[in-house]
Amino acid sequence: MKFDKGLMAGSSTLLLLTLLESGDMYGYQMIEELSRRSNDAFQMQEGTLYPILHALEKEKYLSSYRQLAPSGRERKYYKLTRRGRELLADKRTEWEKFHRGVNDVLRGGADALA
Amino acid sequence: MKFDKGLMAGSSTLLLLTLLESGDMYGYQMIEELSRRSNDAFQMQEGTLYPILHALEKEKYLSSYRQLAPSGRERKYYKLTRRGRELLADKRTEWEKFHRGVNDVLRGGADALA
DNA sequence: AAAATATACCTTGAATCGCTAGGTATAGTA
DNA sequence: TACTATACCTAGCGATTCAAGGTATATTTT
Repeated sequence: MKFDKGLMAGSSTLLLLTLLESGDMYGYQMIEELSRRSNDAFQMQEGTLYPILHALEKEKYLSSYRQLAPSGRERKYYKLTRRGRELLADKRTEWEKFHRGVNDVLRGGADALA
Repeated sequence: MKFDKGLMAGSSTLLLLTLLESGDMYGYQMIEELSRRSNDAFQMQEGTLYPILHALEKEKYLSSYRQLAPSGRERKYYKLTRRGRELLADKRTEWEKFHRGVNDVLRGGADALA
């Protein structure tokens, strides 16, 4: 299909990077934020989230640091790197194209009446 | 993530069923039509297409028949069944939800300014 | 006429990705 | 004390895409 490999992954990554654009977050928080911002449309599973975060950090799209919460619990925060912001921009463009492509087809093709 | 399993597959199936809504088509033709209607955004591979068509037919979402082209070549046409139209409706709804969810997140969440 | 390309169908195998299902540990609540 | 919520993690399954191959016929080029 082109669009890199895997669209779901493309979307998951896009979504997570987007969250981090508005500030550093820890994994568990991202799941909640994603649900909230999507009006409960997305409930990402931990088994989906953590491997993606680890892969993104390994590729230097994210960096992480540990921080103690007021509660006393330790949390692992993730932060967008420069590279990460570039990836986010690419993923956004990719999503726009994909999204437009699907909608064009659903509307009956490029030459369909508006 | 919910949304059935796999979004790409969800999209591929949605796209193919949508094509067949406007008339019976054979596989090779679907690839061309998909490309045309999406303004060349989508170039589905044969290795992606045929297994999907076979699976959809097996599940009675599609039926097929062979027909000779004027050229003399034989083509295998696929036709939407009643079940297939229902599946299409479901997939469309699913896409709308997903698409809205992603855009909500990209715009900064449900409570972002319009 | 021969060779190359386009049409048209198909399958196998590698790679990728999400999810289920498990695990660990700590803080708060019943 | 036990249960739930928070917070992190991983292994393995299933599903899917694509590259790469195969077969065969029609058309175009050389």
